[in-house]
Amino acid sequence: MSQSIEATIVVVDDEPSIRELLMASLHFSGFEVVSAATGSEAIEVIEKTKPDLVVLDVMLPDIDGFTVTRRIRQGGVDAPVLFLTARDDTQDKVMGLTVGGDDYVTKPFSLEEVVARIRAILRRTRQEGEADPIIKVADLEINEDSHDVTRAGEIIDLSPTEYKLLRYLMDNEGRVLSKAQILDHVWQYDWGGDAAIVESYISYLRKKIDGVEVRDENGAKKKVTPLIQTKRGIGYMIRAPREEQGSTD
Amino acid sequence: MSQSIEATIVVVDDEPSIRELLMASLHFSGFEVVSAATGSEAIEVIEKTKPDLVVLDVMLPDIDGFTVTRRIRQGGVDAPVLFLTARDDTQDKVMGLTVGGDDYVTKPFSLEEVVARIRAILRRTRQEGEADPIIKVADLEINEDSHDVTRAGEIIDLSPTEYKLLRYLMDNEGRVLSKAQILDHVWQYDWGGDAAIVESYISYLRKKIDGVEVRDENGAKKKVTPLIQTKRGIGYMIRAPREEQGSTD
DNA sequence: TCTCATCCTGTAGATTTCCTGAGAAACGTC
DNA sequence: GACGTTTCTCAGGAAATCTACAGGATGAGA
Repeated sequence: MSQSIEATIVVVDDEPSIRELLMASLHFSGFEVVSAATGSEAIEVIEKTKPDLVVLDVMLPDIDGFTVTRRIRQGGVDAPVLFLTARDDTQDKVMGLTVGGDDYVTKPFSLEEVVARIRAILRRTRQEGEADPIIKVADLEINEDSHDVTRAGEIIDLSPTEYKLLRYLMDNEGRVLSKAQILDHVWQYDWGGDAAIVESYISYLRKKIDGVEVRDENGAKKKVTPLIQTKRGIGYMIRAPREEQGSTD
Repeated sequence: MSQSIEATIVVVDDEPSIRELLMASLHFSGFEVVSAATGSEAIEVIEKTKPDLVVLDVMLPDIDGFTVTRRIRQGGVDAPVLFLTARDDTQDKVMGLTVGGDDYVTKPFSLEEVVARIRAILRRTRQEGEADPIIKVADLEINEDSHDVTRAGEIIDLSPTEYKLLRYLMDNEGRVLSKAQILDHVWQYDWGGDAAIVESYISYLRKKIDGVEVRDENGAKKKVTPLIQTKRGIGYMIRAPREEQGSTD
């Protein structure tokens, strides 16, 4: 969200709700988005649009996603593809998807997941110098390539959901996010449970992120300053602590 | 209210009282407002008007709000939507409502809430540039993104209602607001209590906003100048103090 | 100055929201 | 198949917030 990436993406899915969900989310994340509902339409649109990336459902009513990929590659388009697959698709089919810059996510996905994968692919594809996989808030860092998380230098181990939640918060540093927003972005789109789960995961994150102890100059143990804040009745926010202005200005 | 945003909004709700409440309030807030009472009428009006934003009740007599959204998006309108939902279907259907610049408020809402959400959406949607989340009166500032409130640099912690009240006052800087007006805007439209509660909250705000102490050049503690004024028999107003010439206090 | 309406603010109880630990279920790994 | 991890639910308790109410303070007008 923070940095505008300026890339064109073609979204291919026959289910209107999923297509629109992806379009809205990607558009809002700063991408140029075009869509297609069938395989043949996809080929046409992709060859015309020459996108930087294609989000492609493998299960399409007419031509399956792999064939679509083959066709567009023959047509001279070598944009990377992010496949959308059903969870029960056999492993062998999914095998080989991760070669050549392509990747996949399983349905039902979370928007966080999709956007993160897209960013990762583009980062890899675009080579260039400015591909920085590190997101930073104060002394908290996450590396999008290695999925490493460190606080004040200490390595922190997070579960997948904890990681996604943290990344979403950090992507929106200094902005209060409601529990509904967090649910919509971090959890799978078919999630039917209660927003209370967000509270639990915030609690887990706090224990791991804000519960870190470091040693100061004297060797005494000291808790780090909390970064995750609760805005009661509104939501949660992550932010670097304000500069202490002890100066009498 | 202060800054004229000049945007066109379509309001869709089948209940005439709510529709008119919203229309009046939004019109007064400086928006161009058109309305519709049913889903089909909404689609027609929206495609003709091409508004900057749509306020849409999800529960409509003919076509539900989600379908309306899909239809207008297919029709080439990609205006963001502020959904109005009943409090009890927040769990099932709310999923994805906060995606892609969209948002929602639950009925019964307060007008403050609706206007604030609309501003937030427009701020985010209208791309970069002059998106300023800060509202300022003298040395009092509120940040709409982080919900931070500062007076003379000091961070102030406000409850949700206090925050809404302050925002309403600041949005109407230099204008006296009656207790009835405040009640109508800051509290939910079905509020049945006494207007005396406004006095209580004004009192809370004063303690927090106008009770701040700062240190002057000599290091002596000094109260800030009060910003919240009572107009006896009329209402309340917030305003930057006039240029002091020969302060006798 | 007196009176009355209006406003201010403290107290207290009810309500809402949040935090966190414990446990069940699902999942992946060896 | 056994184990550890992860995800999710639930519920108790703590804390913040909301609201009503009432006595005191203040201001306007007679």
